[in-house]
Amino acid sequence: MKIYNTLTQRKDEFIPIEEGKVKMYVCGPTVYNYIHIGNARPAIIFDTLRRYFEYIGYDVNYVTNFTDVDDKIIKKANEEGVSASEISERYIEEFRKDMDALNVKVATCHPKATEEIEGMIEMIDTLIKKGHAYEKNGTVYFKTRSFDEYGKLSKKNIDDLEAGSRIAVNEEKEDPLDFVLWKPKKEGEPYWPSPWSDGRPGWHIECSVMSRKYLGEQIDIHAGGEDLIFPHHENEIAQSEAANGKEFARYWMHNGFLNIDNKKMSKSEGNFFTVREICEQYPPQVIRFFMLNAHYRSPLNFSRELVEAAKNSLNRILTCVGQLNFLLKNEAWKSEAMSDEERKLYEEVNALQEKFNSSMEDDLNTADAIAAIFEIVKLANTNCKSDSSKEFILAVKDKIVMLCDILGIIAEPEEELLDEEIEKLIEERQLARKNKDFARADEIRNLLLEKGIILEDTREGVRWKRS
RNA sequence: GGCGACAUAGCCAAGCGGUAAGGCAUGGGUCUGCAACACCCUGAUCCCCAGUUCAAAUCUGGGUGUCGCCUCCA
Repeated sequence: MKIYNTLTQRKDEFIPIEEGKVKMYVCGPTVYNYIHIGNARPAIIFDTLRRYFEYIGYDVNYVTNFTDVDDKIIKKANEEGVSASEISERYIEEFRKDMDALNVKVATCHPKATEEIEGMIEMIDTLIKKGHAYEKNGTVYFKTRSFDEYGKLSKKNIDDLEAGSRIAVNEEKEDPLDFVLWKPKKEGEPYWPSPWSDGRPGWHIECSVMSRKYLGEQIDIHAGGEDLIFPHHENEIAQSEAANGKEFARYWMHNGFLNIDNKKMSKSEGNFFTVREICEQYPPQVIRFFMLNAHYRSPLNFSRELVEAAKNSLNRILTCVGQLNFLLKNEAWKSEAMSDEERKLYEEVNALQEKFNSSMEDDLNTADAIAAIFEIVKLANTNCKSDSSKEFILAVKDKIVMLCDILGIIAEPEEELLDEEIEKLIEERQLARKNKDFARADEIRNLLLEKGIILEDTREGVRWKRS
């Protein structure tokens, strides 16, 4: 498995710290609203990575956090006149629903910042004792220049940073580059007691602490959106490595941004979409499929048209699996076992699975991996017929379903039975067609369409699917 | 100003030195009562200009253009 590592700026062979295990941490959302479509990208991408690791036999410990105390949450709480925790709890629930819809597996561990304050205080204390942090009027700052390697992830020169600094000078800081580890409460804000003041932690310290607590001082993969490289991840490295005295994460992975009409999505631009609203218009896994069609590090443009194209594209796979399942309902098989010819075709399928695997192992090239699935679909559409063997059809179908599953795409819906009334209508229509009463046949087809049932007359009989 | 990324058919998108995957859309055909599905056919001098090489979308240099980050935004 090769992974592009932001730290080394090249694809590195993945070597786990502990044989057979992957420890990964993905920066989670700040829960102050429904997540937007851009938030969904890292969730889907790194979930897919996790699924692939599991598929090749790794035991994955996947930790992702909830930032449930933050200025935006407090602001929203004040606007609504409720507590900050009410806001965060509400959107944690909504986040879970969205993740479920997108078929993102539940993290092994999903800690909340507010439940890890103790650990943060402890790490801040360590940093002060080691001379990497200092307290001023209840605020604790990280002494950026005390960490020699500061800038190694974002490739920033510490002196350039200062020169190009556009932030207002803060008199309290010893150096403009120092950042907050702990800040005192303001009126009306939630707070926790600490040796320095009643207050709350800075943003960066959360991830350092939760990562250490649930995964240990050194982890394999730390991931998130590319905008987190600086300052968030840079600061995490500084905190963790200064406190623990060892390399924090071996591989740093960052997904590219999702843009709307080539522009960054933002509420003020009005080009803002939540996952929730897109899911009302399209099956949620269309979003997942759409995102996997591009390489995770490339910027990805989002629009209705593109989602529509992704939907049609995904349908090609779903229709194929639907057809194979339809063929499998056959009771009278000409042959159970694969013929020699089918065996040869199945070898091609296996070769395509290899292609899928090597694409996935090349820095998670999902676009290329999906192409391999389409090649199998093509092979199935061309070769799986009513006189194929049961073994062949089943094997091909299982392969497609399995590869889709690695991508988190559900190709095979739960077996669903139609109610009697609909079954009867379908039978009646068949009779009408036989009697060449096409007017009645079309009438029934339209009637069923209104009920969300699409009929397709194939050579092997009538197939139906949900619209 | 500093750092970084990207530029491949109407659209999306692989490609990592050996003469351009895959998908969507379009057009033609086969199948079909019709429709849908499927299948066959249909499409790229890879942003520009130099250079390296037997060979470049792929490497180097220079342009042009787009985008991201530069203190709490995935």
